Amino acid sequence: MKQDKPKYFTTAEFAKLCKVNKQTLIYYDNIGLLSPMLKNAKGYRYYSIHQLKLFNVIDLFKDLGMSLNEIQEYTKKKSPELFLSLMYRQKAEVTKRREAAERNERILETKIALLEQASNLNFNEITLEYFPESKLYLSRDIKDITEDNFVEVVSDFIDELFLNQLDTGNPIGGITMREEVLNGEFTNYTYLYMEQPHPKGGYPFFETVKGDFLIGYHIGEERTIDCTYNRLFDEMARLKLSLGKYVFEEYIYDTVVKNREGDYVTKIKLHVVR
Amino acid sequence: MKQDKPKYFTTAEFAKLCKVNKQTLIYYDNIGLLSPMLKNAKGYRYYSIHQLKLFNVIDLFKDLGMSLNEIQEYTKKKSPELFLSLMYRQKAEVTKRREAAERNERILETKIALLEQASNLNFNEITLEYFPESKLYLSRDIKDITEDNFVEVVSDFIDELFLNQLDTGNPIGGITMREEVLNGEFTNYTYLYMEQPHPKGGYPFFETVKGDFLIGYHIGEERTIDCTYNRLFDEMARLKLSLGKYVFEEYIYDTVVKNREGDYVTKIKLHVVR
DNA sequence: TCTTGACTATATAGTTACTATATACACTAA
DNA sequence: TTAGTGTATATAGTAACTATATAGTCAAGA
Repeated sequence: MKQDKPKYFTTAEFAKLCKVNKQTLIYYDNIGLLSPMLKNAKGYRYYSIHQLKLFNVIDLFKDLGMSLNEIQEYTKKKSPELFLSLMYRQKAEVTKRREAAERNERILETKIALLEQASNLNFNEITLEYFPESKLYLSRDIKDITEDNFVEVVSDFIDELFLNQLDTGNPIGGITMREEVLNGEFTNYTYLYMEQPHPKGGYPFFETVKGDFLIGYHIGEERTIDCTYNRLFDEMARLKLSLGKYVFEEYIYDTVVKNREGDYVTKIKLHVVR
Repeated sequence: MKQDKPKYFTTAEFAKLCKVNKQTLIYYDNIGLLSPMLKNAKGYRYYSIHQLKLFNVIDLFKDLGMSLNEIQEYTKKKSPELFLSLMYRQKAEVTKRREAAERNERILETKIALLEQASNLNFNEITLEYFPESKLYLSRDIKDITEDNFVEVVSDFIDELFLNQLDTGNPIGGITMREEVLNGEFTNYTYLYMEQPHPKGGYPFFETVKGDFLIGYHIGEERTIDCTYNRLFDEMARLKLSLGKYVFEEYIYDTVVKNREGDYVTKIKLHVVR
């Protein structure tokens, strides 16, 4: 352009640049967060291209979780030092976000794989499968714990998984020892666990024995889980096997996926030996 | 626990597990999105551990940008296929998010570096600096364009940078050709540009010549930019240099950072030869 | 048995950051 | 001069919480 007149953007044009609703800019003007460079006699707003930078900064700080009020506070006492420190905070935040996304990609891969497997399952069938050893992250010992304490332990265990980034996308399970199972105390878990396919350094893990496992599924309430255990015991006897050291129980993603109300599925893995 | 009574969580306990406000769960119950497993005669809510999975799914879908209404729609017509397809969508979304975070890390590094440099600058000084060649992504030719069209070009250029992920965090600049500058048409840019330190494949880039550049800063309105150009020309004459092929103008991050109202800073880079 | 303190509930109002709508005025091109 | 597209203001509505006021519940200690 040959002329030296500064080039201004109308509200609609500037909104397009900022990729927001026109009303949003009017709102920002009203609360005094970002006002146009000039207003003509008729009240028409005109924004300068320089103001895009200011908008982008507002957007950035919003992304940092700051409220519009806090951002306005900033604009009142802005300084290069403060701005730079907020940029460093934003950098750290974005890095955290990238790392979270990376973890979530792994978690979703696991969950998708589990779902694909689950869709080919017949929940009425009992199968014998071989498993190699695997690493489990355990809760504290909860054998013979009271109901109130159990609620607390579950809560703590889930918090721990979250805080230490040990949620791998696998289901939470419970380990019951041979003795309890033989006593009929099927839900007297000794530990809660989550499988760790790629164990993270710096944490203690429990290594399961490799071997054969008899697998069955219990559908419905926990109260009636003994029926399913008895079916598993019958099959174990038929195959001339005896109970090994541990039993694993896992909650299967199911009511979330299928339309049968209240029917939760529990996977039971009995360690068996010849 | 030896007893077989199912273990339930109160609203507060379950809210802690879900890491949300207690009121949020009551809200979800009221809108029928997630109701407790059972309510006693006094109206006390009791949640089962199994419902945590449902909550997590709601949280996941919310993260996907679904409204609570849409999530409720899903729970009515849920199927393993639909669920799996949403999980794949979530996976794609998280990957997109990771990639965006990676780009933003680069952008923030650039911006932080620019800011650190800017804080050591004296805007009144004119300096002579050597620059190696660099790659620029250009707008379409905008020489002699009208003011209305300029607005459109800026808008399109910013959209292009965004869509093609070519925003490197460097400032947007304008290139003016030797002829226009010598005619005093300082803001008759031929192209807008953004520097690309790591040029992305598949796009055309403009390669600047390496060489010496005379650098000055203009503070304030664009109308008076000729003063700054004249100061630069004087210095050029003093150093017995003559104007090269291009002049670069860049908008510097400044009013955003410092507390002087309306004073935008423009960096002017004159290509000079002996 | 009574009281205190920590819980539970419902109902409703308030919040943030928009977003939509209704109405009126302004500019531009045919 | 009139239609069609802009602009403006004022105000109401929205989603998804979140806070507050009021009242009932319950277990432990005096």
